[in-house]
Amino acid sequence: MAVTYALIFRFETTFIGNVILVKQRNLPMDYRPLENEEKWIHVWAKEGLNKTQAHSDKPKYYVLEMFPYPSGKLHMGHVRNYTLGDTLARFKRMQGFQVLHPMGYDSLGLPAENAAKAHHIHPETWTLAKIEEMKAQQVRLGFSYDWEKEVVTCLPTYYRWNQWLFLQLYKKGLAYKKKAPVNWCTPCQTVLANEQVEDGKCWRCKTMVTSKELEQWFFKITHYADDLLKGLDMLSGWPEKVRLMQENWIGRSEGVQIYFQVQNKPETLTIFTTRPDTVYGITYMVLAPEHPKVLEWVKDTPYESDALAYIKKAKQKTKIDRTDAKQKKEGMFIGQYAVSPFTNEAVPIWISDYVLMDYAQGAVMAVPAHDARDFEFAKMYNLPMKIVIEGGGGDEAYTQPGVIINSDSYTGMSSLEFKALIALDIEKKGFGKKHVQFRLRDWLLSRQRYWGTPIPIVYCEACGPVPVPESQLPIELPKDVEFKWEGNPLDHSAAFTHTLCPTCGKGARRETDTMDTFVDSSWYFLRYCSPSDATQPFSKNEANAWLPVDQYIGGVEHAVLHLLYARFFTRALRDLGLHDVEEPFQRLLTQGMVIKDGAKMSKSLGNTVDPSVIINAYGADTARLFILFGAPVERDLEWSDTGVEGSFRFLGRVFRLCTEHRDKYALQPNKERELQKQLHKTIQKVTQDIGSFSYNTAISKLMELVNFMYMNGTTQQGVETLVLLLAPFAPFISEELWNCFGYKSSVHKATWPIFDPALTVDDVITMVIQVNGKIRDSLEVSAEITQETLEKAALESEKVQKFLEKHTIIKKIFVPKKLLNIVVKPE
RNA sequence: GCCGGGGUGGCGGAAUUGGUAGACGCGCCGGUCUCAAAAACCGGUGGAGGCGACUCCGUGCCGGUUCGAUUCCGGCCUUCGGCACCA
Repeated sequence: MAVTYALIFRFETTFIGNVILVKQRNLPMDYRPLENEEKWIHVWAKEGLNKTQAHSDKPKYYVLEMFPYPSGKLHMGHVRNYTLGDTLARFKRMQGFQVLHPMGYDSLGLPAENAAKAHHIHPETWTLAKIEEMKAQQVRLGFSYDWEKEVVTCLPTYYRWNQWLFLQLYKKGLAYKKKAPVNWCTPCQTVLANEQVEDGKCWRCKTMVTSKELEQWFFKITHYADDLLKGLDMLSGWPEKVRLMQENWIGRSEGVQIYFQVQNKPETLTIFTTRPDTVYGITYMVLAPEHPKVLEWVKDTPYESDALAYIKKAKQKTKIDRTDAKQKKEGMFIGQYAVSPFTNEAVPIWISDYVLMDYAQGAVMAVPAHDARDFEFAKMYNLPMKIVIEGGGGDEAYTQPGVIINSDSYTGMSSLEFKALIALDIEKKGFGKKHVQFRLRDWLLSRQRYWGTPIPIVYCEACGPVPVPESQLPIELPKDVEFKWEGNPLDHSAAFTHTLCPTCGKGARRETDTMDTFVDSSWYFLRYCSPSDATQPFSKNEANAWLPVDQYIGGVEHAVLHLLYARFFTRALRDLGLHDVEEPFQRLLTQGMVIKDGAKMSKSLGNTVDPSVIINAYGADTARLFILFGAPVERDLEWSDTGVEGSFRFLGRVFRLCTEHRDKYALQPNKERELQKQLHKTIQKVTQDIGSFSYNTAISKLMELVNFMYMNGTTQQGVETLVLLLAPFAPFISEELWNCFGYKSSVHKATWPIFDPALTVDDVITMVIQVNGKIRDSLEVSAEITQETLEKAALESEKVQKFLEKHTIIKKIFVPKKLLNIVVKPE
């Protein structure tokens, strides 16, 4: 950092022999962020500058950044996230909005528990200490959060409302328990969400995850599947990419359920298909190995023992293996036949693990000639194929539309027409019904972990599962828990597990599963509106007044998970009557990552840059400015040490321009008009660019203005406008300079400058003269010049004449304020 | 395999109702100041050719539309993400 410090303190070095003498130059007016920034933090706090204003007739604006997990130290990704939001919040305040800009901590979850195990420290002690560390850095960076709105999810004052909301959803049937196969990590003794499984391995201990049947709690997000999908259309302020990801995740498929009679059995087999136009091509059926009828149907057949072995094998496979399209398909015949209601033919029933039990009925009709998966399976086991659409019969399945063949009276129709017709006929004849199937699964919220919200359910021998009465909330996490055992510490706490049944009063056992921490983040943006309310999760009035979040900012990694869960919760809570909002986030910005040497910053790669090192060397304003200037907000930002110095240098230029001797930068004679034009153009550009998140070009415009002022001088009004425009980006230096100008009130309370469109217009412009589309000259002319006048001037230009010799002019194209193109051809 | 976003100087990036490609910053080169350096300030900087005025080439590749294409259309290449046996 030696180089850096030389920059900051501007050492003067003298060489005498080989002894280097270093002394600090006495430049009282120079830019010293490290001496000034801390001062303003205290002034702002004292004056309550960042407090949210009470409701008034001002329009509201809710700016929100995704709250962090408190690991203790901010990384550059956080700094970028919060800087983007803070700049917008400050801009909106200056524009006269009442702004809600809160921060909190998503503070339940595994790391704290792991720390507890490793360092023998209670998760709460660890977490609260980390929050303080992190908050100190956020304050130091000058983020204008209203700390009175802070929300900390690991406190009972917050998570009691998780429990309360769970109970409301439970009453409505939107929270339920069922046995389900889940990702289980044996060493960690807990289930893992899909996102915590990487390449089939536990992200923490790198052990292969297995599948296990467990009684688990789920939220019925599928109840809102269609609504969540339709709602995406309204989210024009969201990136197309995120909307598509959610659309794919929800996975709506229109099709038909068809019932097949099982030969010599009383039951029918129901399947779902999106291709009813291929029903005449069915040659066999496939069930998932876990299909509830398989055991019954294979019983007492010669296939029984093989089938049992196969089912066992399939169940041991992980979900990751199961759904890997690259693996070879395996399966077997189970000795039964299904009768096609269309042809009355009996086709064999097989089982195979390429059919998944948790999608639709866990059973498919196989049409190998027209489905790639069935084709592969049929080839392997030499199953017959029937071509029912013209074009089939090649070395792969023909899955395109076409002309229907071999399909009774339907032969000759187009498959698209037939698809609609057969669905109606199926319903008419009672063979089945139209059905919409979603890929979205219910949200598994159980976790076998201590550091989460206890699920408010009690198990009673006599009464079964009983919800805990609201009056008994919160169910707090016990403090006297040891973290020496494997598995969930709550299971070892007698004080916690032993309880009384709320219904019959007899001894009962408390649920020890805790909630997924995504529950916390699914409604925290509502809690910010009334964070200290002790009587309800949030005030309906406050929520209705502030929501939706006008601008949400965060990483794209939450595109499906958090952002989908939050949309679900918002709808569910609205339907509980708790507020009246449909979509929680009006506009969404997914920021790019901060990278170094072409890769994401990470400890394992050793390419991280610690924000506090940058702050301590250059100050918060420089860190903020570089992060905003370095790249467009949605793209990755490549970290550059020299780029940071460039930002620091710019702030130094601004500082000197505003503070050094007035006549040094006095406006040169006859430049008033030009300065006014520059100022108004800059106001226009910066205002527009902040509105469209083009922070990098807004800053470049400010740099141009500063360059102009260095060249032509400036006025007091000029530097004051500059400082106002800089304030959202670099709040400290702006405040310092504003104070130097003699203002007693904060620059952040000042009004955003307004531009006069008339003053941004150029009266003299450069017009380009082209010959056959190639630029041959450019002329400084009046902006109002007519085609006639310009043509005359152009034809007088020697540069142009050169290219007109021995040519005939065919036509002339005149674009006002842009160019004149003379089209010629050789004589 | 499917879906989506990118490819512009040495680098980060500007500019698209089609109209001066390379704003701004970094780096580099030169100048002023200095005994010297740093800092600061000023100037230059896409490539090739030419002493020069200038000329030609140039926005991933190939074609098309147009007076004119980084921008629009068709076909590729490449890269980064997401999803991936969902019937």
